[in-house]
Amino acid sequence: MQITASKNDIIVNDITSFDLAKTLECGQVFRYEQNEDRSYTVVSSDKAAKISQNDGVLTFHNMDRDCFESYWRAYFDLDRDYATIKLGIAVDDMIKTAMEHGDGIRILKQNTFEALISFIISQNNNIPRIKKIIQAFCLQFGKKINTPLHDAKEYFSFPSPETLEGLTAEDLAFCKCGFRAKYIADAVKKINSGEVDLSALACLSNEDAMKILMQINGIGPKVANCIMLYGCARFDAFPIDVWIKRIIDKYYGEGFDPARYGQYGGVAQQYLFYTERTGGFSSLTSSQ
DNA sequence: GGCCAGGGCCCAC
DNA sequence: GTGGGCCATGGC
Repeated sequence: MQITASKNDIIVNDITSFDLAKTLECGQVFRYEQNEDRSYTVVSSDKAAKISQNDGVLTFHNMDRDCFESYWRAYFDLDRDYATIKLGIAVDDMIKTAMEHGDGIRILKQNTFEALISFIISQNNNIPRIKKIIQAFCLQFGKKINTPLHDAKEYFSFPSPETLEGLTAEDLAFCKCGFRAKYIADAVKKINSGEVDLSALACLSNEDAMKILMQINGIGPKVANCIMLYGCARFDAFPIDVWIKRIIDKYYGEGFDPARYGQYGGVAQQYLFYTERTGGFSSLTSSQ
């Protein structure tokens, strides 16, 4: 990987196992949109970036080096060696198919609170609607981002827990998040009171961190694992949603244990999820 | 128009 | 501890 600054852009050359479109559209993040020129605008925390990938070259448009180094480089997990990860998780034919199909997916390093609220909203919901709800939520409670994107659009930060102090379920009626409104209110309340301390998760075992997260009403095992994987960079977290359940039922059967993939089970999970959702396993069942 | 969605809560049993 | 109904809403 080679990183250079050119005019107002940051250019990343010679990067392997990186696919911008798959990484953004594989269901781990909800604040992005594709532009007419095929580039993507990504909003995360209180930052916005316009990014494109052509012929393997990754370009962060109108971005200075400091911004790239202090946020986006880690956000896109650019310094991790996914080739080595893939060697480690390639324990069966299913995951090998998924690795090939999902090649280029990176696990994004998202803000913990943003991931927490986002995945509460995700429950029993579909991705287009999750995106709409989060967008409305940020428009209402976030701050306008001072971006150098020059595209005339406005972008809003993800609000902090402090900003949301006192939030009630009724306050959320505008964003049509339905029964999840009370869950969001409970999360804000418990985080602001210190009952749930997100900054303490890092020094806890997976089991203990899960227990803390699941003290929030509306966070069960699946959402907690998503928060750990996407919001805490814990790569062994293995969220099991309806799609992963489907894979287990169809191909693995009883006795499936995510530990089979080792410390990067979360990456394996993302390859499997993406491949099932996009029909990448269809060749395995077409003969049945 | 009915099924489904990156689930979890609550209550029987 | 586990299985099923229920929860709001809208994408497809």
